[in-house]
Amino acid sequence: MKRKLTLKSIAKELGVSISTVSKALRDSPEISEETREKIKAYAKLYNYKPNNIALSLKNRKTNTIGVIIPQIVHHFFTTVIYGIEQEARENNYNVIICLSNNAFDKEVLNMELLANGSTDGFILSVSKETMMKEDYHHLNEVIDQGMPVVMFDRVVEGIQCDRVLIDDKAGAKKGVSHMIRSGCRKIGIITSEDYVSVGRLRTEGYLDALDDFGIKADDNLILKLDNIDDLSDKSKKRIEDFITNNDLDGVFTVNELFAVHASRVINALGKKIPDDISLVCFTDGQLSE
Amino acid sequence: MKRKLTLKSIAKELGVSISTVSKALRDSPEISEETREKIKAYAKLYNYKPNNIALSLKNRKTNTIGVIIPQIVHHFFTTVIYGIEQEARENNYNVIICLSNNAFDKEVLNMELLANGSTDGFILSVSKETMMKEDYHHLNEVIDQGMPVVMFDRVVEGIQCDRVLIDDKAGAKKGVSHMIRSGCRKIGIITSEDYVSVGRLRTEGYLDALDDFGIKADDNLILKLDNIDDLSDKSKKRIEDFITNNDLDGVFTVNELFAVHASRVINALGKKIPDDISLVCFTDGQLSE
DNA sequence: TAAGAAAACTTAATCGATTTAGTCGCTTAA
DNA sequence: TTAAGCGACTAAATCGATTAAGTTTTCTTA
Repeated sequence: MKRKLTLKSIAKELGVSISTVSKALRDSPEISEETREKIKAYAKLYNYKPNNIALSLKNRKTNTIGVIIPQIVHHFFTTVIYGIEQEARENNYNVIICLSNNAFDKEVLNMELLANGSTDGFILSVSKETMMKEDYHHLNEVIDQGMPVVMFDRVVEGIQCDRVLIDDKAGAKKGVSHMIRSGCRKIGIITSEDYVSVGRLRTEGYLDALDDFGIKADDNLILKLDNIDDLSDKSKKRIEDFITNNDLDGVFTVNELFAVHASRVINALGKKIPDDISLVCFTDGQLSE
Repeated sequence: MKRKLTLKSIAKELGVSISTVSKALRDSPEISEETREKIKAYAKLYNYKPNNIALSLKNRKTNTIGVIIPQIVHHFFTTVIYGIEQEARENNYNVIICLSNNAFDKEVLNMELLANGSTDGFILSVSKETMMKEDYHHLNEVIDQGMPVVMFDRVVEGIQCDRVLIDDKAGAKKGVSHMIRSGCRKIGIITSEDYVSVGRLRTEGYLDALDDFGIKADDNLILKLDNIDDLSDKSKKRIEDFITNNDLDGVFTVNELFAVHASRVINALGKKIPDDISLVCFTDGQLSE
C-alpha cells in the first residue's frame, strides 16, 4: 500500500520547502526554471494530485452540489439527476445525493448536514411532508448563510431562491383542450391533493380548459388521490370506482402511474381506448410507451 | 447573511482559547463544569455545528462513499442507489454519485477525482467499455492506496475487492428449466455479447438448463445484441428477424427491454403468449408488470 | 510552610494546501 | 563604497478543527 504524495513529502524528498513545491507546480515565476522543471517532473512521475479536502478548506469552496430529492427510484428524478451530473462534471463539480423519502425530518437533517461545509449549494425538490407542513426554515437558514438554493419540480413560493419549473398549468390545459376539441364532453381528472403543487397546477389547467370551452366543472369528475408516486390498493380501488361510476368519455391523469391503472380499468370494463373513451396523461416517463 | 460559527469565533466571543471551546463541547473533564456549561449554552443558542471539511482533513476520513455507475436513468441502478443511500445515511455517511455513461475515460476520471481525498472508498459497477478493454488500472490504483472498493452487477475477476453479485447463471438456469418442464423444446435466448458478464452468465445458465434436459443447443437460437440497456433500431430489427425466422416455442431474454420488444413482435405475428410461445425474462424492473 | 499534586487553562503541532511577508546572496548604479 | 534592486527561496499565517504538551493557579499534605 502506497501513501499519497503531499507537497510536504515532495519537498522533503527534493530538499526544498513546501512553498517552493507549491509555487513550482503552479508555474510561479518566483521559482527558477531549473527547480520548477525538477519538481514538476517528480510530481508527474509519481502522479501527484492535490488533496481536494485541503483545497476545500483553504478556498472555502467545495465544488460540490447537494441534491436533495424525495425519492430516487423514479424516472423523473433520475432524469433530473442525470442532467445535473452531466453539467456539474463539465464544470468540475461533484454531486452529493441525499434522499428525503418524502419525510420532513430527513430533509432537514440532510440539509443541515451538507450545509456544514460539505457543499456550496443545493438543488432540491421538497418532500411532500414539507409541503404539507409549510415549514421551510431549513431552506431559509442555508440561504441566510449565503448558499445558493435552486428548487425544482415541487416548488414553493416565498423563498428567496431560483426555481426551475414546468408550466404545469399550461401543459394540462393544452392536453385537456385537445381532448375537448376531439369531441370529449365529460372528462374526468385523476389528480393529487392540492398540497402537491404539480397536482394543484395541473388541476387548475384542467379547470381552465373546461372553462374556456364553456363546460361546467363537476366536482364528481375530479378524483384527488393522496399519493402521487405510488399506487396503494386504496387508491386503485378509488380509480376503479371513479371510472366505473362515472360515464366518462375522457380521462386526464396528472401522471403515468394513474394512467396505467386507469387504462387497465377501462379495458376491464370492456371499453376501448380511444374509441369509447380518451385517455391523456401528463408525463415524461417510459411506462406510457 | 450571517457567517457560520467556528470554534475561533466562539472562543473570541467568550474570551477563552479555541481548545477550551473544543474540549468543552466534547465534554472533556479538563474543563470546569462552569466554563463547559457556558460554552455549550452559547454553542447551542447559536446552533454551532463543526465544519465537516475541517474534520475530514484532520481525521483523514471523509465519511463519504463514492458510487460510480454506468447510468442512472435505470431502474436497477436507482434501486441500488436507494439501498446504498439508506444504509449510508444510517451510518452517517454521504454518497457522492458519479456517472461513467459507460465510457472508460469518464470512469477513470471520476475515480481519480474522488480518490484525491473526496471519498473513503468506492462502490461501483464498471462501464461496458471498461469491461471490453479489460483495463482496470484505476481500480487497482485506489485499492493500492488502501481504499475499499466494492463491485456490483458488472463484476470482474482478478481484482482484490469485495463483490456483490446475483447468481445470474443459476437464475437463468432456473427460468429456462421451468420453460422446458412446461413443455418448451425450441427455446431461443435473446442475450448480450459475452463481454457483459451478466449476459454471459445468463447465457451459460440457459445452456446448462438445455444440457440438463438433454436438449442440444443451437447457435441459431442464440441472439447476442451489443447493447443491453437500450434498444437501437438495428437491435429491434434483429429481434424481429430472430423471432420471425425461427419457429420457437419459447423465448428467454436476459432483460426486460428485450422481453418487451419480443412480446410486441410475437403479438404482431399473431401468436399468443403463453399459449403459442412462452416468454420468460430475467429482470427486476417495473416494465414487466 | 514548602513541595508536590491536581485543576483549569493555553500553546502549539497537525491535517494538506495556498499565499503574504520575509531572508539572503549577488549585481548594479550613484 | 554602499544602498538599492532583484532573483530565488523559505518562514509563517491561514482555512477549522483536534489534541499532546506546557503553564499557571490553587489545593493538599507532610
